[in-house]
Amino acid sequence: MSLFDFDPIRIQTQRMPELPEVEHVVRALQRMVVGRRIVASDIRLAKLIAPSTRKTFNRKLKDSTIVGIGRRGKFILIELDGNRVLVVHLRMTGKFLYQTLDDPLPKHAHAIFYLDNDQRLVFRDQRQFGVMKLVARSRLTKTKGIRDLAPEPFGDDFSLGYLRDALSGSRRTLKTLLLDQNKVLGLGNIYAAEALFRARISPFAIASELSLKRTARLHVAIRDVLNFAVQHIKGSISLEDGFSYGAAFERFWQVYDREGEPCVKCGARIRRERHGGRSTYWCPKCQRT
DNA sequence: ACTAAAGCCTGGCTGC
DNA sequence: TGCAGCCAGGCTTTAG
Repeated sequence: MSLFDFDPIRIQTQRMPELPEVEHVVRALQRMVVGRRIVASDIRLAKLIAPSTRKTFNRKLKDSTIVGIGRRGKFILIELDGNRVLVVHLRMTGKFLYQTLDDPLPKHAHAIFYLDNDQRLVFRDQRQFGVMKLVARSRLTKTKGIRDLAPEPFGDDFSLGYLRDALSGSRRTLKTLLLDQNKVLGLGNIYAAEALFRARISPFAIASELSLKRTARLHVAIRDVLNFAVQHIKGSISLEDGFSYGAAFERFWQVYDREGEPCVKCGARIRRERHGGRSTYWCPKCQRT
């Protein structure tokens, strides 16, 4: 059993996908659809592929072969023949399902890719935030949204020196900065909170004021929290639900969604404060500015 | 140039 | 039981 064995019927996430979740979907797609040909597609939600049109999109995808699956940050890259890439962002609630033609279509099925093995890949997205775009491979690094992304967190380019430079000159809080994919790649609201907790740094600390020592701690924490999540996602797969993150996964969160609960390290009550429309969780005792 | 906040969305949950 | 209203948050756009 490899780390990413899963029920082949469904490829979806329950939680908002951050980099570890996207990585999991990518590995699943690699096993399911690479080598398959798209015999037809049915884009049902126009804005999913805007500013392209459904007619154009379906025409371009018809008879395309999927030659590989990649990832850049939280973007899924479905590589097609003809040196083209179907770039997909799941945003909040985007999910892929791999099913037979007899399976019932789920709610919010906004794009359906019929494959040459009588299976179909369904993109569903309850909140309709997800987006898809077809680009030439040579233009991928110039594509808006991808062009300015920070280096991959597990790569050599995401060094301590890089992080130090990324933080310098910014008066934003660390929490805000960690969510900026052009500064630090891969974290969302959950893992940003978890990384700061591991590094014992307040989410309200000002980026440019962080000491080198604490920057180093943050650097390690970011990688640790992402790596930990990747390692533990498998254990959270529920067979009856196919592929979702339930209580077993949430249990690993140390501060996120734990307002009022005792800190796992010091017992102080975890606090929550909303800012910029989203919740920040932290331990007021362990995490200092 | 930089930063903060609004907007996009729908379904689950809470409280009346 | 119904229903209003809050809440979830990745990213883009707008405003300051």
